[in-house]
Amino acid sequence: MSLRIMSHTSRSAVAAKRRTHALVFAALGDATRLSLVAKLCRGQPRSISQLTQGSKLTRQAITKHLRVLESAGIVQSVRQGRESRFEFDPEPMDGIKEYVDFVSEQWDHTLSRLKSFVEG
Amino acid sequence: MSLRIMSHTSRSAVAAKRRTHALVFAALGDATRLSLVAKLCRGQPRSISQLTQGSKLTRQAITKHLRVLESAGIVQSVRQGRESRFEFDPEPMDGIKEYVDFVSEQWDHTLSRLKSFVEG
DNA sequence: TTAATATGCAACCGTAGGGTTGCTTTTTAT
DNA sequence: ATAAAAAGCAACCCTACGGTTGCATATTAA
Repeated sequence: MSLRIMSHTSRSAVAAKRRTHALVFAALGDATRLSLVAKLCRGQPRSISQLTQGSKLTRQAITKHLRVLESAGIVQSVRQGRESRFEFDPEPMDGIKEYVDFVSEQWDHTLSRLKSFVEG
Repeated sequence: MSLRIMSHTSRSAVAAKRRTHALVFAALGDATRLSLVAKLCRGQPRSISQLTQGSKLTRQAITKHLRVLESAGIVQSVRQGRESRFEFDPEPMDGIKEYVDFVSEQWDHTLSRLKSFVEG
């Protein structure tokens, strides 16, 4: 639906969704965090110490990155004994997939409009 | 392909791809830039002044955002007379779509491994 | 030619982001 | 009971980011 027509979606709702998407995109906008996502999406929940193994960064740095991912909902943490285990959550990924698909779709429409304009 | 097996993909190539993806994600990690993308993916190329119309921000602020999008390849600018027109480029979007699909796929595999572990 | 339009360039400001070090607290192992 | 391991908390540093203002430059219109 177009923003200019806006039959039953409020302008602020669109803006809110944009902010949410921006949060998720921003959380993914760092190579270290992408590497963490890669580890977590392909296995069991892991502790902070485990996720720090093999990294050149400090445990505290990794912790900060994990908190950013958690704020975006990409990851969830559960305290278990003395360690807190982080688990991947696919929901935000699905959200941005929808967004990207939407943009591609809009672009396709734009291209076909342009094509018919040139032909007509 | 797994990083641990790594038959014909070098470790640095993976890291480079991660940096590229991170750049694109970071460029999309801002509500103002998402709004610019929304405008550009659904229409003709637009000038900076046009894209500033209706925004609460300064033309210079919008310009900076456009340059960020351009650095990530999401948008291309062509100087045309006294104005520079920005056009959407779908290629990076396709790239992150592939990435998101890959992560989802990995996650599905993880879930089915977990399921067969519980069952067996 | 003169005025208006569209952009570019550069300096500046405040704050958030990525990273570190140091210390405390909680939990587990010996 | 004590030591080691895992994590939390807080301060600090530096740089990048988002945004502004001010001025210079190029292009088009009158």
